[in-house]
Amino acid sequence: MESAMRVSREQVEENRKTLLTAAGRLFRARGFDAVSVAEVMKEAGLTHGGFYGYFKNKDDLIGQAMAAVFETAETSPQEPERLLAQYLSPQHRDDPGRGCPMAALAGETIRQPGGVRAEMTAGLRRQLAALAGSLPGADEAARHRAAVGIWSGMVGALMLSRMSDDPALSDDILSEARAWLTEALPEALPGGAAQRT
Amino acid sequence: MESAMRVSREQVEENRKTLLTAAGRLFRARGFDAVSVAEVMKEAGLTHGGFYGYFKNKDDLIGQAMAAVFETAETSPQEPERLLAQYLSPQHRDDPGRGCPMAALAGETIRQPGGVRAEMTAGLRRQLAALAGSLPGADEAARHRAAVGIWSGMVGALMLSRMSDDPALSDDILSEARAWLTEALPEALPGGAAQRT
DNA sequence: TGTACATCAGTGAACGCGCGTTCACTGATGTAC
DNA sequence: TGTACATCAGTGAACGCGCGTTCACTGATGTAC
Repeated sequence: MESAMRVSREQVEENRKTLLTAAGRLFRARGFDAVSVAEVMKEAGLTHGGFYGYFKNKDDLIGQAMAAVFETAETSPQEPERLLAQYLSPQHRDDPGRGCPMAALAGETIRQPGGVRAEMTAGLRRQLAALAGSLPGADEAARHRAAVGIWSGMVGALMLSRMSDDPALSDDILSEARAWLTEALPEALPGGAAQRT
Repeated sequence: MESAMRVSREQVEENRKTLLTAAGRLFRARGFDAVSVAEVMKEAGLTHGGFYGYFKNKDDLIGQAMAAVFETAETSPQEPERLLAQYLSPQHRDDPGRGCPMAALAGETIRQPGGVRAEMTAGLRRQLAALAGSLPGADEAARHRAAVGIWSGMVGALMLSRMSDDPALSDDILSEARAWLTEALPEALPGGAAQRT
């Protein structure tokens, strides 16, 4: 309890991973400001003073934690229907700590220092590219447009369903958005889209 | 400077309005937590101590400010194309303080006390009803579904464009989402939609 | 309309609190021989 | 392999700061006559 002091280098690396994982979860669940440095350290069984042996400051932790979240995220390509079903599920809505970092933190990211915003922007770019790649159709511009439209709808619907007080409205937003976006999917066929700019 | 003390009842009502307007703008621009009670009071030319003559506490201010924002918001029905053009404009993106409260504060609203969440949920419900009412098509369920899909896409696109580091990506998201949602609009015709549930 | 007094909007010092960050210290780990 | 010492991961008290909230006080407003 009162003394443990120095620890092996393997333990240090394990602690670093634990800290980043815990930070990623806590930030998504409660926001950047509401999670204290001391709370993150506690998750690794450490006291707050040791924090600055691991990170330059709290902003550094935020940046590294978000980078780790995007690295861990499955970038494995999957069918759009499957992605929609998972993303717009009650399970995802009810567990933001393990869910999409953009839906959880986009609003606060605007006011975050450059490094954090850059991490989130990179994550967004990768997500749009992966989604565009998973859509049918030969027209690259049309697939990009559809990816932007569908991803925006997914993030917006998840945020609004989380915001809603009323469980019935919250469920309704999830299922209606999912149905709407699923209907929109076949649009991205070799011929159709992208007449306007 | 050092003394002004008591003030007429008309002045009190004017101060109340000034406080609610300033709070609505500051909260949307910087988030609930980052705006201090003292800062809101300063906008009305008052000192922090007088705050509790106007509001029960900060949560009370937040609730009343959000209610005022929704009341002031133009509920006048407008054409979906026009709404899309205004909502997904660089002007709206660059001025969150005067913009959509959901896009600015949905993420933080989840952690806010009941009254605040109820205000935001009521605003969401009104917005969905207004949008559904402005869409073409006789099938009420299809118009509701389209309203959920379109509104989710609008809120998500605005948030992601604000989150983006890179101005080019930010502009791209706005214009692509607008084009995508505009293309999706004619879908809501008397015949087509809503085969699945 | 004028005066005397009660009301109360606003002031500013003070409070307790939690935060991010610093730092002198401790003692097990890792290394040199 | 065993010993002697330097390194440094972790501790916990302390700091300055800004916050929400309280409160004794002030003096112009509003009212009773």
